[in-house]
Amino acid sequence: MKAQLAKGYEPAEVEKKWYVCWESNGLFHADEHSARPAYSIVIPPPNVTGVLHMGHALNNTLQDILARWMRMRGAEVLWQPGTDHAGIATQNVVEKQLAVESRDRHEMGREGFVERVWQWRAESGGQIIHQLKRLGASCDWQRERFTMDEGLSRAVREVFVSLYEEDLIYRDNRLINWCPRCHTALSDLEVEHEEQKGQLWHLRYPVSGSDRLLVVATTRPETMLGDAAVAGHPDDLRYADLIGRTVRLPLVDREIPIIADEYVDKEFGSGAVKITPAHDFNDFEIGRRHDLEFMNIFDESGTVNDNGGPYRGLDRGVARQRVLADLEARGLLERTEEHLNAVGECYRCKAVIEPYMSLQWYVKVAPLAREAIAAVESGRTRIVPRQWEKTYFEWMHNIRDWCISRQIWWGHRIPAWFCDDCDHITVSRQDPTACDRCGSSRLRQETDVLDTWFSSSLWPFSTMGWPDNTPTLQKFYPTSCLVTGFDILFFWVARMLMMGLKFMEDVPFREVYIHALVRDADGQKMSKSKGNVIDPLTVIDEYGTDAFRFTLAAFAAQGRDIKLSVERIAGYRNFVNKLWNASRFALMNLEDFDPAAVDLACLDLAPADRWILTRLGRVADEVQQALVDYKFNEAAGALYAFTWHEFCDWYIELSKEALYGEPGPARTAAQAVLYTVLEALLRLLHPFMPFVTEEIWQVLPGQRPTSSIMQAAYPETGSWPADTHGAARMERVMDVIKGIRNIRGEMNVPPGKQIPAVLDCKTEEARDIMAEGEGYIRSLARLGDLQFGLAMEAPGQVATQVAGEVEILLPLADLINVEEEKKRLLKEIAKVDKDLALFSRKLENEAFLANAPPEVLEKDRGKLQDAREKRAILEESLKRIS
RNA sequence: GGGCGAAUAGCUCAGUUGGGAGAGCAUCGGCCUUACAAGCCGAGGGUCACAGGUUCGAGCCCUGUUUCGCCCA
Repeated sequence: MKAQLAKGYEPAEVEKKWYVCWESNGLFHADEHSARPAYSIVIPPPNVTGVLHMGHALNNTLQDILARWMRMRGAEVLWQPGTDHAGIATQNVVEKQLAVESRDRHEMGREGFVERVWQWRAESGGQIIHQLKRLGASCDWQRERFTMDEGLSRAVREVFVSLYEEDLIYRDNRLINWCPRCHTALSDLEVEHEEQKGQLWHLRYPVSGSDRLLVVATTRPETMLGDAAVAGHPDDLRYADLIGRTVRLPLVDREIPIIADEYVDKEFGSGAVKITPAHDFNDFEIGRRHDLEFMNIFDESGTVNDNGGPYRGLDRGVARQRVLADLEARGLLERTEEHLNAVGECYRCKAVIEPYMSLQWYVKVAPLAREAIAAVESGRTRIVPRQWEKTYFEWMHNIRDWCISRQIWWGHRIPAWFCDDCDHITVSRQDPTACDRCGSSRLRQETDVLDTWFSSSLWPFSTMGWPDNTPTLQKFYPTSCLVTGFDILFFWVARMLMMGLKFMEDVPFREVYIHALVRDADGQKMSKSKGNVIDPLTVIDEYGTDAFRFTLAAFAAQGRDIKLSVERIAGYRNFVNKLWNASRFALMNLEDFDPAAVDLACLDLAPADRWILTRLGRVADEVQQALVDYKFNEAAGALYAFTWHEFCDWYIELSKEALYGEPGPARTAAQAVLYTVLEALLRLLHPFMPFVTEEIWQVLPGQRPTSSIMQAAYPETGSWPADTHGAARMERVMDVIKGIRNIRGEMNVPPGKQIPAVLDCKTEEARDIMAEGEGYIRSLARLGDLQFGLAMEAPGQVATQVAGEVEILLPLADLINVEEEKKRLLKEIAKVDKDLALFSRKLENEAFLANAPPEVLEKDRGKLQDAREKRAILEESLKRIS
C-alpha cells in the first residue's frame, strides 16, 4: 500500500527531495557516447556576480521545459551550464569591497588583485547556480564551466591569435567610448543611449580680423577648449564669405579655421557648429577629412588636462559650469535653450561616456558578419519569432569594427607582447621569451584584457572542449537551440554566430528562440531603483517552483512582454493544487487497482472513458506541436484547460458513479481509465511542473517503468484508443447536462436539490444517446427522476431549454417561479434571434450564395435551421406557461 | 531622424491558408455536493484604437491617422 498524499500540496520539501535525487542519480548528465539522437542547449551564462532575477527565471524555465521534453522524447540531452566572468561588473564588485577596507587595487598590484577576485569568486561567486537549481533546472552540472577556466581561456587565446594572424584583429588609435569611472574603453554596444532633457548653448566666437561674431550651438560647451575648427555647410550663404578665415577661440585664445563640410545641418541651431575632433564622433570624421588638430582636453577620469589651460584639473561637469560662466561674463553666451538629446552612458556604472582618443584592439567584423548573415538568410540558423531576423540583418549590415580591449585587470589578458627594442608586437599561443622580429628578450605583455563578450562568443564550442576535437563536440555541436532574450541578440547571439562559423565551420545553433522581457504588472521594466522587482526566490518560497514555472510558460507568448504580478502566480498555484487534489481523488479510488492486471484494449469502456481518452490524445498532440513551434503559452494553456476543465470538472465527475459502484467490470474500466489519463497527464505536465508531477507519479499504484518520471516517455498522440464519434456523442450528453444546469442556475435551484426532468428527443439517434448517457445525466444534473423518449408530453408547466435535438423539460412544480422562467425564456429567444437575423441575412445575400464555398454555405444553413427550431421550441414553451 | 512592434471584455492577454469574437483574473447570483472553499454550479460583460479600401464576407489583408513601447543613430 502506497502512502497517501497530504491534504494540500507542500512544495518546499518535495522540491528539495526530488532535485537532490535527480542530480545525485546523474539524471541530468549527458553522455557524449550515447547512441540516442543529440539535443543540446547552452545556457546563456549568467554573470558570476549575478543573482537570479525574473529574466533568468523565464529564460531558464523555457530551456528546462525543452530539455526535459526532449529527454522524455528519447534524446540524449546536453544542457550545458556555466557562468561568465563579467569583467567590468566583477572588478567593480571587488573594488567596492576593497574600498570598504580603505584599499584600492593599485596598491595591491595586478597579480594580488586578480588573486583577490578569484578568492571572491570561490567564496561568494556563482550563487546563481544554486538559485537555478531551485528553479528545477536540469543542467548537466558535472560540465559546469566558467569563462575564465583554463580550457576556455585556451580557446580564447587560440581565437585571438588566429584572428590576429589573419589580420582580422588589429590595433588602431581612434575615438572610442570611454568610461571615466570604470577607466576603460567600451564597445559601441556597451553604451546605452537615453533621451534626456538638456540644454543647447549658443556660443559666440569672434571672427578674426573683424567685428563679426560667429554663433555656434553645442550641447557640450566645455569641449570648446578642444575645438579645432568652426564649420558651416558649403551651400550655406550665411557663412560662404567666412570659409577659409579663422575665429579666435575664446577663453583659451587660440586661432582656429572656419571650414565648410556637408555634414553640417543648416537647419540646426545657427547653422554653424564647433568642431572638436578629439571629443565627438562626428567631429572626428570631419577632423580627418580636413586634417584638423586632434586636441585631447581630458585625462582618463574626465578631468581637464593641460590642454585646457586655466581649466586644468576641473572635472567635466565643473568645467562646463566655469566655461559657461566665463563666456557669459565676456558676453559670448548668446542664449540657452531646452534641448532633447541622447547621452551615452556606461552600461555597467551609468557614468556619462566620454568619446576619447586612444589606442585599442579591434576585430574586423565585416568578413565574419558576411558569413553570419548568410547563415540566417539560408536558414541554417532559424530565428524564432521570425521578426527578429529583420533586426538581426539590420544590425549586421551596419556593423562596425568591434573594440575588444578593456583597461581593466579581471579578464583574459591580451596575448600580445611589445618589444622594447624594436616596438614589434609578438602575438603568440605560448608566452614568448623573445621578440618575433629582433629576438630581443625585453618584452612587455599588453596590460589590457579582452571584452568579456569575446569569450562569451566562443561559449557553444569552448565549453565542449575546443580547440580539441572532443567527443562532446562531435556529439553535441552544433547545438539544437539557443534560448535568449532580445537584449543580447547583438552582444552575444550575432557574435556566437560569427565565431562559430569561423572556427567550427558550422553555425553554433540550429534555432534561436528569442523570448520576451519580464516586466511588472504595469508594464514597467523591473529595477531595483524603481523598487518594483519581484524576486523569483521569494515567489518560489511562497508559491512553489511548479506554480512559478507554469505561470512563466503560460505567459510566454511570442512577441509580447510578460507583465507579471503575484496574483497571477497565485492563480497557477491553485492549478498545482487542483492537480494535487485530483490525484488524491484518484489514489483513493485506485487502492485496489493494479495497472499491470488490466489491458485497456480489452475493457468495455463507458462513453465518458472513450471521451476522455480521445481528448487526451488530442491534447498530447496539441502540446507536442506547440512545443515544436516554441509556443510555450499554447502548450501550457492546452494542459491547463484539459487538466482542470476536462479531466477534473467533467471526467472525474462522470466516472464517480462507476468508481463508487460495486466491484466489477464497470468499476475496473473506470479505474483503468482514471489511472491511464492521470499517469499520462503527469508525464505531459512534467516539463512544466517537474516536482509535483514526480511526487504524484511515484505514488501511483503499480510499478513505474523508470525510476523517475524524467526518464519516462513523453506521451504521443495515438497511444490510447481514440473514438471521435463516441466522444461527439458524449458531448451531446454533456450539452444536455449543461442545459439542465443552466435552468437550475438561472432559477437559483440549490445544487443539492434533486429535481425531475423530461427529455423530449427529436430523433431516434438523440434518444439512443440519452439512453447511453442516462446515468451521467441523472448524477451530474442531480435529477431525482428522469424520463426521455420521442414525442414526450410536457407535464404541465415546465421550464425549457434546448440542447441540439433534445428539448429539456423541467416541471416547474414549486421550485421554479413562472415569472422568472418567462424572463429567462425571453432572454434565450433574444439570443437566438440574433443568430437568426445574422444567418438569414447572409443566406439571403445572392453574392454570398454565389461566391462562398459550399461547406461554408452548408454550415450556415445548418445553423439557421438549428436556430429556427430552437426558437420555435422556446416560443412554444413561453406560450405554455403564459 | 531610421527601423521594429503594440492597440481585442473592468484588468492581463490568446486569436495565420479571411467564414458566427475566446481564456484567466475580476464582477454578479447560488452552493460546505464524501478530491479540492486555493473549491463547485450558473450568469453578465466587447463599434476587436480611428478613417478609408479590397472581398459575398475583415479582429485577421492593403492604405492613411492617432496613441503607446522598444531598438538604432
